[in-house]
Amino acid sequence: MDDQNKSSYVAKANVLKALAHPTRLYIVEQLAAKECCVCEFVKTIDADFSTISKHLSVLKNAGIVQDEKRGQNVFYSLKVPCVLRFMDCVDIVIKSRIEEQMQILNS
Amino acid sequence: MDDQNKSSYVAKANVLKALAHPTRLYIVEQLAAKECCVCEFVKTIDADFSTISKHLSVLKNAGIVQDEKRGQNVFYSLKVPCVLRFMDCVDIVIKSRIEEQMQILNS
DNA sequence: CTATTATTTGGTTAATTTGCCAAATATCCA
DNA sequence: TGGATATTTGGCAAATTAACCAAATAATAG
Repeated sequence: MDDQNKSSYVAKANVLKALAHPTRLYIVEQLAAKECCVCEFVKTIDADFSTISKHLSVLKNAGIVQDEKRGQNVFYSLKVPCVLRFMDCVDIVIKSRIEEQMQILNS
Repeated sequence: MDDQNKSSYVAKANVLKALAHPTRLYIVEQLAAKECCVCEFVKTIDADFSTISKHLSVLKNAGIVQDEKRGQNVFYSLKVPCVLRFMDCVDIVIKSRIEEQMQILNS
């Protein structure tokens, strides 16, 4: 594998890494429905507001969300909606794992 | 967010975390084409074979790949092909990021 | 202008992940 | 059996990530 190839895998992994956190997944799912301001996440997520802000900035740096300041608030929205397709597949992975465990129990 | 919801996000994040590594992405892409034995990855990936084995076990524990021992070799194959759909979207994210940078340069 | 609210940034510590080495296991061949 | 090859496992050090607190910044209201 040459260097160019390698750095392309690093770039791809970084996008996935940005999504690979429970809080950030929650944020993305909320944004799938509608744009939200940080203040809304501060209400619904049980973590320090600085922590939430940092999660948002991880998603922004990865290019997954975008932000816009309006008045005192910063609104985030989904920039690349295709990330939602991930979720379906993740569900399939988890479901297949559960089915497997059921089979083990029943055998 | 209740506990059940929270642990569902943790489970989903774990699947994504398993994919969120350059070497593991490479492995998954190779497996998309055909099953491979560990020995093949040992040849093409520049890392200790124990490291490669551990990456494979991360993917296996996440339920993304499955393994089968045949003779001296262990063959891995993709268990949940839908993960390949991730790649397309990851490419879109990266492409959109690059286009944005171009716009900044041209403005 | 000052106080208040919303958000980001810097810094520190704790937890997690990664990668290598060495050792253990398993299979095959002579 | 004994040695070679393939793979996994355990353990440790280095690197990365996450969470919190405190402080900085920005916008608005009084």
